Amino acid sequence: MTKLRGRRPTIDDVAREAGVSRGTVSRVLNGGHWVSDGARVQVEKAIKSTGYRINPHARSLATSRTGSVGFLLTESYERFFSDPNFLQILRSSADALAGHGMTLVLIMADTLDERHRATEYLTGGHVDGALVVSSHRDSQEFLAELLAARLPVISAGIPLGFEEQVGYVTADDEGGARAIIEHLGAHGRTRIVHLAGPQDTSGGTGRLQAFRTVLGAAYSDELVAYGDYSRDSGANAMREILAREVPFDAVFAANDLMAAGAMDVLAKAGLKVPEDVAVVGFDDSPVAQQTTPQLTTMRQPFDRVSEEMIRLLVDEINGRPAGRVVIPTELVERGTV
Amino acid sequence: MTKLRGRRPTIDDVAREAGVSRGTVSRVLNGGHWVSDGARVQVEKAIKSTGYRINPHARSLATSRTGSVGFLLTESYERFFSDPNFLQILRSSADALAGHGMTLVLIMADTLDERHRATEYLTGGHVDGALVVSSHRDSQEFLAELLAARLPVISAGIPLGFEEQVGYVTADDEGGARAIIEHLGAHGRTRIVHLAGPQDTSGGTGRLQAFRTVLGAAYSDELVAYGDYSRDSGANAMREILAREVPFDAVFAANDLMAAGAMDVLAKAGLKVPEDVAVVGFDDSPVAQQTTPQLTTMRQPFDRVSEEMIRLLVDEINGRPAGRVVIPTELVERGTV
DNA sequence: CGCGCGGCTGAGAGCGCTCCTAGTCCATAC
DNA sequence: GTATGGACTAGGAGCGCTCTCAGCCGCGCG
Repeated sequence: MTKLRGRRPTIDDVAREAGVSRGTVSRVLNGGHWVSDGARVQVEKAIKSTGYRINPHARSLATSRTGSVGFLLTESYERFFSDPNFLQILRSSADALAGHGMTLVLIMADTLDERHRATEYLTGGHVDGALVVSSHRDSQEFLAELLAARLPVISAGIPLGFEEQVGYVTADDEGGARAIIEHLGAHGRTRIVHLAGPQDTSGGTGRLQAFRTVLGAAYSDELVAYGDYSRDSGANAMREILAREVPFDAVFAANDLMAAGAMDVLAKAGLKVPEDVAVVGFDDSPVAQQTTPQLTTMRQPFDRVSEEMIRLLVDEINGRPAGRVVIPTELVERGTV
Repeated sequence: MTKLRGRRPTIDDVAREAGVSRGTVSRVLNGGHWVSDGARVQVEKAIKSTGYRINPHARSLATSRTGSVGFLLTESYERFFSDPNFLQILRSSADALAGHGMTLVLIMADTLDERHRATEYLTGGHVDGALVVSSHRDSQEFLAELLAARLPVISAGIPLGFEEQVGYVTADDEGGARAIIEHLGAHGRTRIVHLAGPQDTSGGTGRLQAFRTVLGAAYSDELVAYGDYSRDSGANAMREILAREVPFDAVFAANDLMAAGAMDVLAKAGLKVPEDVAVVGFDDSPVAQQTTPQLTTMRQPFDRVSEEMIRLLVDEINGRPAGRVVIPTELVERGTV
């Protein structure tokens, strides 16, 4: 035991206590390669007895790595945190990062003020990289500034306007949409309408795009109504379609929440699901199991999305060029065909 | 212009460019005292031309300050971020901190896993201090660990179980509750029931406590039903009271959301507000203006709470012992008496 | 016996900043 | 002329790490 006079123990204290050099302690701290068993044991003992904690700033200064990455909250927090998809991405990203010995810190970036501060913070060297989840188009300059500062950034969903410059991970929106339409076709449903999602997100555009493509000549603007992924907007879109009096036997909603809203409206209109109208959602979020009947939907594997995002981000932090990953979706058949 | 060969410019590059010494640049960076105008101008010019950004880790290493404080999210994020009170505290804390040149970082601390990571992060020297908002009792060990590591912590609301060890800022729950009851009395309402908030938060206990004290001998357990601050819980509590068939002419709800829930129930029961029953809430949150009639309530000045929290936290970071601040509430008279 | 080599260790330099101290310079006072 | 002191500056030391590299040791091989 050496005297520390109230200061926090340093690596030198540990080295002295263990009877080895600073370098050896450092080696133990960083994976323990090239260290004899005896030395390692001594060092570990000394770490415990001194209560040593690594000083992250000294380490960061030496390595020019911080070991943390920012998670940008670029949307109304209320919306963000009430969306189970986001929450799942958030949690599994934190898990995946922990697996790399890194930490996730949430960065507020909703208002203009906050974005300024966030930019300062992120480009100032506080984090090794950043994760962006909202892909709304209005975050343009913000993203641009981060890129200009050469901060590694990975996006969940295709970052519209930055497809070329930012690595991303996305579920296969087009493939999933196509599969839904084929599935409906296999059940004899051919007059399908689409409740589209917001067109400034890649999910919204991708699913609509696939809808148009697969329908081909049968496509008409009449078959589409737009919403913003919320339940209410799904209900409104459904009402709009009903008011148009186009004949249809199936509804493909851009996400589960909108599908649920549509089902509310269908029920009120006296239409039976799935007898009169089939309904299919997207995401497989919790709400899909709360509708009656339970919703058939296309699952987005968000845990895999997070894992891949972290993999890409770590790659990019390590100087390997960012990739683009598309993850297949999976049909979950329940009661709405 | 000096060559940097791709590395980030350092303070030495700036000094060379400006024709002054490193120390002078540092002084400009830290407030600019003891620097001649000429030197300052040169330095500022050099900072621009080199694109210099301070390296936070070098600075932290030298000062053993990080310039950032953690904001602990110790509740279900969904609940947290849908509560306008929390959001306001969050935003105004960030503002107040920015005024001190510091940054707020959000730290996830809901699940057990997250709390472990959070503890590591916070006590590892990544932040200068932390803000805790939820005061639910189950965060006990968590708080204890932070204190054990001598991390400066300030709580919003009285941290039950840690009143002695943690500085805090709270609105005057007891005074506010007392004022509400007096206000009702002044309007001739004397048979008051209380829809109490969660009893593991200081707001919940404080307001109930005041209710008991003021009523004195008139108090009876029959006059109280409990909720958890949510609108639904307010409705349930109201139903409970109605079922008991105790006579009452006024409802004092622990917060506005519960008051709104109670008003829903009263309306369905055919009771008119305020003619048959007066209703008073607490907080003055947005919902208070959305009820019909608009809700009379006791405003909690959350912006002042945040300001004071930051002041206390900065004090404590600077080695001055943490204080305790109680902020008066303010009656907002609207249409429910 | 000398040499090379794998396995391990320790010393020194350096990361980019702030803090401190000695020192310069100039104006004013005596 | 020197002394005094206020306004500033230069540069060394140090914050606590990591990284590189030379060096040591013991062993097997030619």
